[in-house]
Amino acid sequence: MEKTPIVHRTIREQVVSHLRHAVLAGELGEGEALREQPLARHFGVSRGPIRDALLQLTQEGLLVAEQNRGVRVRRPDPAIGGLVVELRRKIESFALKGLCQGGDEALAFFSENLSLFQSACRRGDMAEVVEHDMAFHRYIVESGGGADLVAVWVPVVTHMMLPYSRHGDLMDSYREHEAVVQALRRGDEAAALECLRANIQ
Amino acid sequence: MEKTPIVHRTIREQVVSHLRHAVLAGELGEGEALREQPLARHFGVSRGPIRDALLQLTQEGLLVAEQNRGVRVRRPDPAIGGLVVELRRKIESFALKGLCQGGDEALAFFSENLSLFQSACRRGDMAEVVEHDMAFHRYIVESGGGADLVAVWVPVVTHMMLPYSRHGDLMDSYREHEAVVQALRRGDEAAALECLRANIQ
DNA sequence: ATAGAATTAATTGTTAACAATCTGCAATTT
DNA sequence: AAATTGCAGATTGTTAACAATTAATTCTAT
Repeated sequence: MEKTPIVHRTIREQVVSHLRHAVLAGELGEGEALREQPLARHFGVSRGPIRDALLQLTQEGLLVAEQNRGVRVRRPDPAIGGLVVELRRKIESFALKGLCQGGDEALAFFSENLSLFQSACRRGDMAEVVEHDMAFHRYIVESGGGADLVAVWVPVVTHMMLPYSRHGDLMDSYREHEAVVQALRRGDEAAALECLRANIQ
Repeated sequence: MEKTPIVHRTIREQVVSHLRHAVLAGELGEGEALREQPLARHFGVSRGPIRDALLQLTQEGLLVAEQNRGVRVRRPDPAIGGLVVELRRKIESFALKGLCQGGDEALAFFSENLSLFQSACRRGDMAEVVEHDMAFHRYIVESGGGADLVAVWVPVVTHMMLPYSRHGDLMDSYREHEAVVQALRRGDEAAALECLRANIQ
């Protein structure tokens, strides 16, 4: 019998995921305050897991916390924008090289991801778009670099994704991902690296 | 009357600080489990702030969490060691350039920090050594790059500091810091960058 | 009227009890 | 004897009440 694992997602994880998408999709404005009690009511749970989720998102760099004054959506600092792009390119290029050493099981994931990404772009569903965009890059980092590299990558990519809603044509982003995957399909590592690099800006 | 603000450090912050130093000073072995209830007893508080602290240190990359199975001290992945060194050099070099644009108030901090660092090295107090070593670099990143850059830097430096206890002669590290500060004192930015770069490995 | 003190409301920080989950071991079955 | 099932203990996940802090408001004295 095939293994069909039951996923027990904790409340904190669900809240983290929901809030992250909400922020990246632009549903909450920059600097907007997130109060614990209203969030607890909204999700129908107690403040405990909400506190955990807010702390985690603060550590990721998506929110900023002031003592006894709650958390707010971070305003990204444009002064470090250029550096962050360089860092992310360095991390993901490293991971992509590692991924190319491995087998072809990655291509199956990318095919699935691309079709979901394209569909979300067409519908204009920002939360889904963000989800699959990040999943694409996260897969590269995790498969090619492992859990430790993901831990380093998350805060970097978070600082870049914050102004996601200001992105231009979503389909551009899709086509860039597609170009990376096509290069990987024909085994052209150098081209894949160049396409990935172009996608990160 | 001069403003003398009272600092209200939260229990979570105190526990985070204590545990971070304990791990980096090598008082807890790699892979060692940290249980909530014993920690709560040890610090004389309830499990709440302990949970918060463990979650924060997990996000920093110092610990790894498994669901319903607690947290353990992370074993750093040697495969990404080289990349992490490059990333940290890039971040701190960027920040040091920003710091050089500013005034000279940094030199006062560095003088104080150096003497504390030297004293801790002489006594062989690892927890203090780690504290002042990180404070030196953190000051550069925070003053030269701001809070956003610190958020990106923390996970990177954590992955490098983990095997801190394996460092060689502590005084070497002190002399490297001293060289950076001396270059800054005579306003030689290029030399300061080169010395800082040599200190990160 | 205005500056400062006291009060009150809103919010976060902390605690302790309760619920759910995991691990290892013993009893049971094949 | 080997494998499976059920149970007990330990550990984490969640909840709700309580304490401490902050910010705004009202009151008071000048």
